[in-house]
Amino acid sequence: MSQQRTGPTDGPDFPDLPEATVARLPEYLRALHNLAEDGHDTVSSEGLAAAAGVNSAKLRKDLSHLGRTGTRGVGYDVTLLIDQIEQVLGLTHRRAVALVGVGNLGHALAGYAGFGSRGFRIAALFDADHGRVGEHINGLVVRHIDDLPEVVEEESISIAVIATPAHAAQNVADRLVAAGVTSVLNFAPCVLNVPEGVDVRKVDLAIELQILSFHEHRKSALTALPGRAGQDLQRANRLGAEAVGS
Amino acid sequence: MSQQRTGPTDGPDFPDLPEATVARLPEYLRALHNLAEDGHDTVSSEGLAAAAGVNSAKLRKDLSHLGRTGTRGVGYDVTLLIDQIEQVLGLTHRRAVALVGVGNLGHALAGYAGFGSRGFRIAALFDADHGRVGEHINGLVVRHIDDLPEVVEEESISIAVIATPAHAAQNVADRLVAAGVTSVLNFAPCVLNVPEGVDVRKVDLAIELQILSFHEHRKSALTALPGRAGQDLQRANRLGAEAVGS
DNA sequence: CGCGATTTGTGCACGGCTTCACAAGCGCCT
DNA sequence: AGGCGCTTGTGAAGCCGTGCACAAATCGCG
Repeated sequence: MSQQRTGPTDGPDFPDLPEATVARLPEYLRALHNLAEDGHDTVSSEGLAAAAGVNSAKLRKDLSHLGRTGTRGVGYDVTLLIDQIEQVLGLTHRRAVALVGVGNLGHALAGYAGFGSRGFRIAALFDADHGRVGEHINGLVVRHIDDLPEVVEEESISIAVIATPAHAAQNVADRLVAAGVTSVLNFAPCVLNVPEGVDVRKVDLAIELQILSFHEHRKSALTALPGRAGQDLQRANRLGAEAVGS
Repeated sequence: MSQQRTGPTDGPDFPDLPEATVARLPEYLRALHNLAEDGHDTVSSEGLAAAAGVNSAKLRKDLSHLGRTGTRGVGYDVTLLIDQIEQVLGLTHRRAVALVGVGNLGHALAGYAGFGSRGFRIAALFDADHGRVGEHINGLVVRHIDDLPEVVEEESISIAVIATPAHAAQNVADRLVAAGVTSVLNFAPCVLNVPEGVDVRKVDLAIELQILSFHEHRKSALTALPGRAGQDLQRANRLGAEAVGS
């Protein structure tokens, strides 16, 4: 995609990063951008770890996978590290994203500024409802889902977001895959079946709340216990209190 | 909160469930509701596992933590299992949730039907912008964030959703905690510092896309390799293709 | 030029989670 | 009543991720 990037000589693009590390790199990236805005040009692992809400040893181990990045006794060069992480995450160019389903949630996602500021460009909106086709949202016009193949081709879209009702999601996923999309972010509360080679990540808002509900339920059971035992158990739960990452 | 539920005699409400299991129970619950609607009254672990997109052995181990639930040779009783899981997750009564920040995303969340159908009730909306206070959304009126303590008290709210810009989130979190909220779902792209005993879960939409971007980047690097090697590597990645859970 | 302060990079051990494989249990059919 | 097929529940092994603790490396200062 980017200039010489696809050549066989530019080395393995870290195909062997631990998945847990990959999931944290974006967090580091965001923290680094904040630090850069505040004028820092170097950070210690301790400092960056605090800003990202993780253990400093974990952070160092994560970054060590990217090759030699920091300098001992000093820390990490902020802009250099930003470049490296963006390189690894494939954010050197702005990726085009398709959004399918312009309902309640889809509307909000279409207008979400966070995508634009962090490496993505919503390149097309789709809906199956002819009543919605043609509507303008945030400078984009909603197109019918039948137009998917052409638009995906034209805009070189490889990532799509599904924000449809659950009953429509599988069909949409099939059509996305058929059109050439190979990564899907699914907001519909259902399991998607996709062929090998296609990545799916799921965000289910109700599930997040239900997980919180469990902890809530457990906490209320504990506080109802007679003093000592309840407090000890509460104390034992401290570890889970911070950074319950998604 | 619920009737006799807080008594010391109703046993430990499974305080020792593995966190990974807790995160999957809501998924099972959703699949079970679908199965119930389709008229099934029993499911095998294999069938439920397929519907939830997980390994069947994992599912059995997860459910075994809830006590004796299935019958060998038959499977699991759907409605019974639904009751058990809802019991464990603390969903026997509808929990009241506060939503702070009625911007782009907040609007969508306020109208999201999935909360209501899965055990939650958006009980109050808040915003710091006086221009938005008083606005009606989905039958609720937006209140100013200064009213938080009273409303949290009145409505017995213990869970809150933060959908504010990042720079406001920490302040909102502090005020929520001060008002008595003990579980927070944070959509703002920042790290929240909260005292022990308060649970925070984070959903960062851009991070999800960035993780997909990494895999996308890696895939394109692989396909660019000369035939054999690239295909072998692609083949080696099949495992990661399905159910990349959040 | 050398020393000490500081911070990275990592070996190692530990714990949790996942997966396989199989024994135990249940219902049905003869 | 007895056997057979099916499905659960679980022991055990392996893998991944985490966090401690320390050696190696770098900078600044005298």
